[in-house]
Amino acid sequence: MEINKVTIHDIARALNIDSSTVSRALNNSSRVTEKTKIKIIEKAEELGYQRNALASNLRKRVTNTIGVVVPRISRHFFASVIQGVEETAYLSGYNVLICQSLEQLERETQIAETLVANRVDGVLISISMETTNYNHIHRLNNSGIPLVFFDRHCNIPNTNNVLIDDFKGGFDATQHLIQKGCKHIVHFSGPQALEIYKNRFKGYKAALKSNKLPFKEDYVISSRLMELDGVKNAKKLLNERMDFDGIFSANDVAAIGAMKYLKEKGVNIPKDVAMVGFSNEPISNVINPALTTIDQPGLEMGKVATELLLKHIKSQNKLIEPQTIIMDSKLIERQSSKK
Amino acid sequence: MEINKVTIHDIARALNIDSSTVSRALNNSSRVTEKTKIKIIEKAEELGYQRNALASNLRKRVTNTIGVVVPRISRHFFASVIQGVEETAYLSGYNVLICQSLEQLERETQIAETLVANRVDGVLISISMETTNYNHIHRLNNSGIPLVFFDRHCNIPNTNNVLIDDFKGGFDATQHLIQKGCKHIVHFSGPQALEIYKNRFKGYKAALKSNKLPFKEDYVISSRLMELDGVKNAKKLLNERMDFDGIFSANDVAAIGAMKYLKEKGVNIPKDVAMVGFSNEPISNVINPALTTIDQPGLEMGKVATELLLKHIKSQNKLIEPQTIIMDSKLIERQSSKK
DNA sequence: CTGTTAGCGCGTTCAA
DNA sequence: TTGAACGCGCTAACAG
Repeated sequence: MEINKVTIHDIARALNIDSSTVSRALNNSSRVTEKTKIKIIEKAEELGYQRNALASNLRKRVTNTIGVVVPRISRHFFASVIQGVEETAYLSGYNVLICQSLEQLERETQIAETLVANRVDGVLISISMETTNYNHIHRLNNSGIPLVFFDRHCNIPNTNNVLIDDFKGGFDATQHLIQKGCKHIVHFSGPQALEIYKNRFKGYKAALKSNKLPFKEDYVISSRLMELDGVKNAKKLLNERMDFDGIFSANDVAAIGAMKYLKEKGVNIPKDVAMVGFSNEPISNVINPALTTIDQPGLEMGKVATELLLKHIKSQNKLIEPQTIIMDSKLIERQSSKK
Repeated sequence: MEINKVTIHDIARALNIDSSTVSRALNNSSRVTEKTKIKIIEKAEELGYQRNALASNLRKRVTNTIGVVVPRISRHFFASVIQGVEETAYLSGYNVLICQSLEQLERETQIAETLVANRVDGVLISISMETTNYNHIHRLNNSGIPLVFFDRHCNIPNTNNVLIDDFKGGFDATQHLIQKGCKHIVHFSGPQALEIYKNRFKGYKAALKSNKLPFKEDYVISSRLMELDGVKNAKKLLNERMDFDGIFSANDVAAIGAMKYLKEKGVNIPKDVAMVGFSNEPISNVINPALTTIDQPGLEMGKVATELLLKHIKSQNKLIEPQTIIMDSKLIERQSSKK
């Protein structure tokens, strides 16, 4: 019940050898006899030795840890990404430090600082909605820690990014609605500071244009895209008796809020209104099994981003060109199982 | 773009003072003139100094970090707990290390080892469904790191626990169904290695008994309570044409799976079947807004567990009696908003 | 108020 | 193959 203070020196002393030999043995160095190695390992177990990663990492100047920063871990998309990150990292013997910014710049800045202070070997990040100031990102970069953005990236040159084609997604979503016969499509848009929402918006406009439909400023409702924003948006649409027959939501959560409200008010989706949402929170499929979504492959994205990051970490010295990987995201039209 | 190697010694040299003074200044010690303090902080900024937490923690023998181990971060209940943990920890200046066992004993063991190696100051844990072997828990205990179980605890004496009254929950749930007129209540049960499922099961049996309803072994379906298990369970009920009019599911996710399947097959809840699920994944409320649940206050639980843990951490030396805190969980009967 | 000295626990030279 | 000595970057004890 006493705090463990067993060090390699204690093991060394008990065996009448030097601590450096113990260190080598515990790291399975080939420069130690198999016999003494066994002896050391047994004694370590006996004394209840637990290596001190702090000391080890300090000395090695490497932590074998990568940090991943997401807005919220409870969001299905980000949880899938983390899953992919952990799987890939694990295969390469890396630990993962999970951090959530809760969409707050202040927390994100704080997190960045902590990650640097703890000398993580690399960072994966999807920036918060509040992130318009990039100071903390630059500090991260200047600290020499490899950095990869995924999904939500910064508009900074020479960065590594793993993204989906948001313009295409926005275009496809809108095109889909138009093909379903919609002529008055509302767009739930997000903070324009984020590239992803900007590009989804651009895709929306481009699809309207290519179909010779008019673009109307007041058909775009901007918000932080939380579930309550979706509710508010839908309420606004009904209250102001807007003439709309389709909705393209820039994310799933806002779409969920809107669906709940519309359902409550007796508006059917997709019959009265067609709807497309980005990403694929499983809940959306439940509220309306026929909801069409632009699927973001979170698991894959996590894996790809981690691979890219590890590549940079492992070739620390040689300069590797930063790159942007665009992943495939496809429109999925689910069939309701009810007939 | 070069790796940051600025240390307090560099700052000291640039200012022709000693590194210990720099250390004191950066830690805002009162034993440094305000003037030199400012000078030092400015120089630190100028050189782009980033403190090395590894070295600091090694020296101080404290990391100001607590680890929290959950089965899955994507589960709403655990995400709320983590939220509560972070809020409370943050107020006391502690960092939080989030780890997920994915319900695997092997991963849980690995995580425990990593936490010890990284010398976290304390650990909060909700054990996995596979955890029947407690070796890693004992190692954690022996390392002298304060430990608090929440929700899913171990059957080990002298431990700290923050739980809800599972027996009462199971009892209330069953009682509720009986009051609704159910006479043939099925129970979706979980691994009996976990105390929580054992106790919910006991509550179920006790409620039947106190209402003089017969307990039938084959009305208990045991599984790992994943969503697919719920689907399977529901399928089994229908296929075997079991005579049931109520379901008490030991968790929400299995209830969700069952609800989806039953809905698809045209069985209505709560008219054809009444149902109660533990915990409150928001999705369950969407599939069936009238679903009754035993609400587990995740946020509160996270806060309380963290407070208990911090109390132990802060009074490291004096022995504090281990304690078990039972939190209130109440049955919530939601009203469908549709009339 | 500041400097000196001595480790925290580990890994890595360099000799032997 | 092993040992001796040093230092990773920082903090804490003790002087002054």
